[in-house]
Amino acid sequence: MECIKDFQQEHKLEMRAVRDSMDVLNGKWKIAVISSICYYNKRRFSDILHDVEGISNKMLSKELKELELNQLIKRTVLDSQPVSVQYELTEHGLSLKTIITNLTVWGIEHRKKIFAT
Amino acid sequence: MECIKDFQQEHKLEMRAVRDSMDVLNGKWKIAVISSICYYNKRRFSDILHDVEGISNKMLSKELKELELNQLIKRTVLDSQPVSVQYELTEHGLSLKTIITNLTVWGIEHRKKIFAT
DNA sequence: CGGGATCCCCATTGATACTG
DNA sequence: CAGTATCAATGGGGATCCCG
Repeated sequence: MECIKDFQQEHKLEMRAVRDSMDVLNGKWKIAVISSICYYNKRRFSDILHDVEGISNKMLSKELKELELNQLIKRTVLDSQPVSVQYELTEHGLSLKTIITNLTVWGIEHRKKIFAT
Repeated sequence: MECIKDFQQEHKLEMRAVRDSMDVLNGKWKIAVISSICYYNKRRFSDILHDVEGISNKMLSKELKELELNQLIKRTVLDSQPVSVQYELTEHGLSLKTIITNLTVWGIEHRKKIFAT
């Protein structure tokens, strides 16, 4: 009896953790933006704009701002002419690398499966 | 030169793979729904409805339908009275378990970090 | 170049009620 | 219990222009 309760309690915590993650990673583009920065280590605004197919500059700007607020990325203004801005993952952001990698692997497998059908 | 091209080509493939994954997993609730089924192995409609806080039956129905179309979950009608429907992950859906686990772990860490700030 | 501001539409979602 | 149907609203996000 106690045991069943503990199970359920544990599942609730797990579900909450998943929700916490998704709260940060939600939005149509967030994962893609993080991937771009993650795979290139450092990436400029216009580069990401190009990497993430279909995103508008408004949305990119918004997503980057949110990611910065959540301390997943670091924004650096380079004093070049004209100005360029560089984004990189923070240590906390880097801890998402495993998830990005898993999503990449899974995406490849999924594509195979779809084309096989 | 060739080498740089290869790098970029590889990154493009990785980015596409991430997008492929997110195409399937998008939607406000999909990950949470999968988590519920994943953690309990088998789960009924009303159970998931209860697990995923805030979801409406309409949305749950819709998300489940999409997940079934993408062959991530299997739907089984039990001939009980009244009828109940059971959902479980397919083999392909089970391959998401790693991602769910990582999201759980990351969510826990993230929560710690937020409260520490 | 890297964004901010504005306008505006339609898809996503919620609420509610109904059915087998 | 497991959905469906219908209506309404909101805000996500595209397009465009502008600015430092």
